[in-house]
Amino acid sequence: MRLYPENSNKKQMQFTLEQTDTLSHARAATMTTDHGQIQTPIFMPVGTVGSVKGVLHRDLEQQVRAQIILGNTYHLYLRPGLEVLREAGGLHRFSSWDHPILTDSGGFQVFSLASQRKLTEQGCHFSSHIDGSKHLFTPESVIDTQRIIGADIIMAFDECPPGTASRDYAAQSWERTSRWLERCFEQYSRTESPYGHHQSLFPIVQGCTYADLRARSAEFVQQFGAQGYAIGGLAVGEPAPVMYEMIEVCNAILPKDRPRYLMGVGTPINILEAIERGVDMFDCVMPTRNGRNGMLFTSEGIINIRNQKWQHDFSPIDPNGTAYVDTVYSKGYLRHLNIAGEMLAAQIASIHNLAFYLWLVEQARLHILAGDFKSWKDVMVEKLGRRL
RNA sequence: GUGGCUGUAGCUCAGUUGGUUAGAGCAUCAGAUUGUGGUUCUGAGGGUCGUGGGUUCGAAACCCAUUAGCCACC
Repeated sequence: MRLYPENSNKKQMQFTLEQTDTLSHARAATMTTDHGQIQTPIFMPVGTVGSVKGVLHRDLEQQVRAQIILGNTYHLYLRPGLEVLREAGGLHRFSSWDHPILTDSGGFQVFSLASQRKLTEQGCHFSSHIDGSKHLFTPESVIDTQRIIGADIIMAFDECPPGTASRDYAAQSWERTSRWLERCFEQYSRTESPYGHHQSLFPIVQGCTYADLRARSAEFVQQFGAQGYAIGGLAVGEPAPVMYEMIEVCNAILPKDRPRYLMGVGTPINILEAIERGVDMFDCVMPTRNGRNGMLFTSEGIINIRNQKWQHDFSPIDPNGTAYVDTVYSKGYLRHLNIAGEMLAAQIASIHNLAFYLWLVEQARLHILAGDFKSWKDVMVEKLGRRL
């Protein structure tokens, strides 16, 4: 095992397992960062540019009860830029969010957003989606950028191939991502946070839908003795059962005493299925982006609030919901706001959906601790996919 | 009152010298969305072409009348 002494001397993120389910691989744990604790399994709201769209921090804390949020290196690097972030004292201070933050490395965005990208061994050249300006991301530059942003958990720079990638492409891509990972850890060991708090670098398991590549990747990433591990490149076009199988392959190999983060996933059902298979952390744009477009997730199923059938329904948005928006506002009113294009519709739906996602993972945690996760999960999966 | 212009989907408008089942954008109604470009896709419904007559094998288009709106002049 390769060691990185500069970092092992520092205070590291703690991960304390509290309970492992007897009938599945589900676990409950507590992570401790310099910006506070995170109780897992956890869902992390996505705040790409340093803001969870439409949700005030006050509501994020009190209504959604978010414990950690995401930022995105690609977006923050382009806007407001590193100079402003450094001058502000990092993203925590800049955005007045004094709880944990995780930043994605920008690997995914370089492929999903930027144009004219050119992959080389060195890194990725791309044009900004904002003004077309040309930039280069390398494993080293992405670590440096995440140092300046200052998130508690930072991610390795990887390539995320599509779910339909051929085996040859997947293997070639994974090999380059692995070489990039070594450079990420080297740069990580040479640098430290400018703001004094600890930052943990998570490597990302890749390998598309090929079990042997996934297994090799999961073995490979462990040499860095990281404080947590991510599973990337899933929910990118492959069928859900394939995704579940890949999670099983990865989690059979990844260390049990470290958090496992399934990137970009997913639907409420995806999340429960992944928790059952031993995943601890999730992020997804679905509750916020789909919420802005009228999709509401509830414990009884899914609502498309734009549907005409809600026009004259003045019952609460979600009588079982945990946020004040759930009972203060009616379905008919929220439909009206959404159809009218009012920003309040996006705010209400985002708060509702995020509060629901956080409620869901908290319930999962409580049932893991109580020892009846499996039976609870089976009942929930039955309900969560229904269309109301 | 006279002359001119314009009436085509809920709205704004295309529509070739007359030629199959009259189109688009927006809106409406549905569906999709998985490490966020406050999006973006996909599909559906919706028109007696202002009204009435005429010419023609065939009219949204040409002719006549009529009606509504706008403009100009008395």
